[in-house]
Amino acid sequence: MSEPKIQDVARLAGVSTTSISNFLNNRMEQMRPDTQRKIQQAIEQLGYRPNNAARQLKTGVASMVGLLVPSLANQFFGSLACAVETAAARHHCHVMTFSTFRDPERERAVMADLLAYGAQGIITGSALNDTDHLVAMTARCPVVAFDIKRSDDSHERITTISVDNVAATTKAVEHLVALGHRSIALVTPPPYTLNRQDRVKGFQQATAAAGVSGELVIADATDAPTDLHGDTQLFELGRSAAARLLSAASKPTAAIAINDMMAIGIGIGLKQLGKRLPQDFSLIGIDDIFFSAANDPPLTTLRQPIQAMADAAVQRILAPNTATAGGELFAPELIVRASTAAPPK
Amino acid sequence: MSEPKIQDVARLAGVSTTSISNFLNNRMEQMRPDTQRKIQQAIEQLGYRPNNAARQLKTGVASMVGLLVPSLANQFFGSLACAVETAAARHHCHVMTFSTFRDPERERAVMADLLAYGAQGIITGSALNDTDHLVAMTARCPVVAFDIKRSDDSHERITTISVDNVAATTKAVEHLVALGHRSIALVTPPPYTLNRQDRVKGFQQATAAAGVSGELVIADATDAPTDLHGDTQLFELGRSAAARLLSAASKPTAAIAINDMMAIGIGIGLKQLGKRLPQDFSLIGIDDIFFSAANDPPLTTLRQPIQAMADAAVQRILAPNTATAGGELFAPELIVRASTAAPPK
DNA sequence: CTGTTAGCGCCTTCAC
DNA sequence: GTGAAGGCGCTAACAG
Repeated sequence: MSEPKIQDVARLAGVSTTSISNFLNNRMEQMRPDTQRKIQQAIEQLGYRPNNAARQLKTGVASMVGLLVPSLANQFFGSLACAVETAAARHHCHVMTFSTFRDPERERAVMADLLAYGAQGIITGSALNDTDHLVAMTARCPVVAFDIKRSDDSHERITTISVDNVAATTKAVEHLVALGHRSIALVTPPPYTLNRQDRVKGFQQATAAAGVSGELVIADATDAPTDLHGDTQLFELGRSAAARLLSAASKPTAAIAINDMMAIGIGIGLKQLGKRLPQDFSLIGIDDIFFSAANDPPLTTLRQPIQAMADAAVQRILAPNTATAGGELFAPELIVRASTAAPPK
Repeated sequence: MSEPKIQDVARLAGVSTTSISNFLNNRMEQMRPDTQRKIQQAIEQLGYRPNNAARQLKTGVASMVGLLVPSLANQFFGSLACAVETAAARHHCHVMTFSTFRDPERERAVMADLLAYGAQGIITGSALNDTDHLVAMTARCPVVAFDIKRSDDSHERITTISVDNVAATTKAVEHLVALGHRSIALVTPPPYTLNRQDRVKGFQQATAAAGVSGELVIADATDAPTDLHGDTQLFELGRSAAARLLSAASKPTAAIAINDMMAIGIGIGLKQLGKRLPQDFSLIGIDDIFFSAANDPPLTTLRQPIQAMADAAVQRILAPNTATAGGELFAPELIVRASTAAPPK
């Protein structure tokens, strides 16, 4: 049951431990081809695996980055985790993902764990509640955020990677206006985070620029049940916001949801109220989560280039010098599907 | 930037490193309250965090289990990862999750990484392609699988935790029969894995027992595009199987899908063919993934008790003596929603 | 109850 | 190219 160690390999191969170490760290110049062969053979025969803990203890670095998400059960963050893992793998680095369940205490504990593991850096997928500890982390290792609270005043120390949220809602409005809509609503929970705030800004600017009505419908979290695991909340919030949407003062014929999860909820709510999509009402989301395409009707949305964003985040941590300075903004891509059409006559 | 170490704490607190170690490992009996207080204070003042690598090197154990899933972008496995993380946290243990993308080479590499990290055990969420290495792992650490290939002949060495698949399809058939259906189909990709095979068995037994027609519709993977990240495959497979379902020899009025992802695809396909659910056709899935409730119509399904299963899996690894011997089967729960109804007259 | 000490497995000089 | 040796931070004897 006990693992073979580097000396065992050295003995079997009939070489020194130094050579094994060199071999393991790809310093091939320093040995003859047949030495390499012998080592390779000995390693395979023994099923040898260098012990990560020992290596880390000696070198002081772990090839690991930490990822914090509200919950992996939330489809968007599952995809994000997957993208981050892929990005890290390109740097031969591993990812340790933690679900925080939006619990400040857990966020804190988890950051401490990451530090104890010697994580090279930490990436947070959504705005954390425990801002203090996040900021404190910046003193220890690079911190990259996909979203942060708008009240967070330590932006400079946290690298922010995100989609261009202003552009997202702008494009959404333009798409809807091109279709002929003259009154559009944006449905969102209270915009506490930078991402949401920017989406609101883009919405307001774009509707004003196009000279169409742009009403904000705030879906308040108080009346929806909290579900920490699945983040069902936004879905339920969307469903319950459907009625408010239809009775809004500006009589909107189309709505932009703050994200796809909410859009899907709105869609269900609208259908329950007898509206057909897109004939009676147009709906557009943001994110392009997997189920947007499987929705009925398939949801028009603005896709976040998650993989590119994950690559950038990982690069910030593992190769900070090759990365662009400051935050980075990625262009959203309009994916036209079947939930948007011309307004009813 | 360099982290404080145990000696620094000892010096500041004016005690020995042993006491610090005892303190860190909750051996409080061995010291006076004021010593504890001093230590606590010193730790906080220094922001001390014990180095995990050193601890692991010394004790030989990492408090970590590995989880292998096809992809975290797949909603079911995201939920599973979340459940496993929660279960492990109860044992103060961390989880390192890897997406294998069903690539045998990656499965192998990832298992090796897990070994190098000193994982206490490994859990695999779905049948792996690289069976040899999985079996080899059993010699090093406990291996728990939620599903394995039916050709895998090393079942004894791998603990299998799963829902009672025979019961799942049996309950599905019973529900449908109670509703009045006399001809039911089971839609599945080729049943290469134990889970699927059992589902087929339950279906055949139950339809036979009820004296109703039970046709198997095999959706072949060849005509659907492969999407490794999102496992869209099953969704697309379901969609394309809808036509075959309607033209099946036994004229089924209801279908059981091998899982919810496929059921959602079948539902879309059916609607595209002009069928209304559940008036014209009843549909039932297995899993109860998040989007089943958000589907239109909300999907009747058999829920897997994922959290309980994850708890059992983790317990197998971290407390094998307290765990039940052999594999464990969990009862699925019928969740009746709106995709099933009496057959059309 | 507290201090001292010897490694855990690996990496890296350094002399050979 | 090789072999020896020191030490990364922590734990667990063992003495006191």
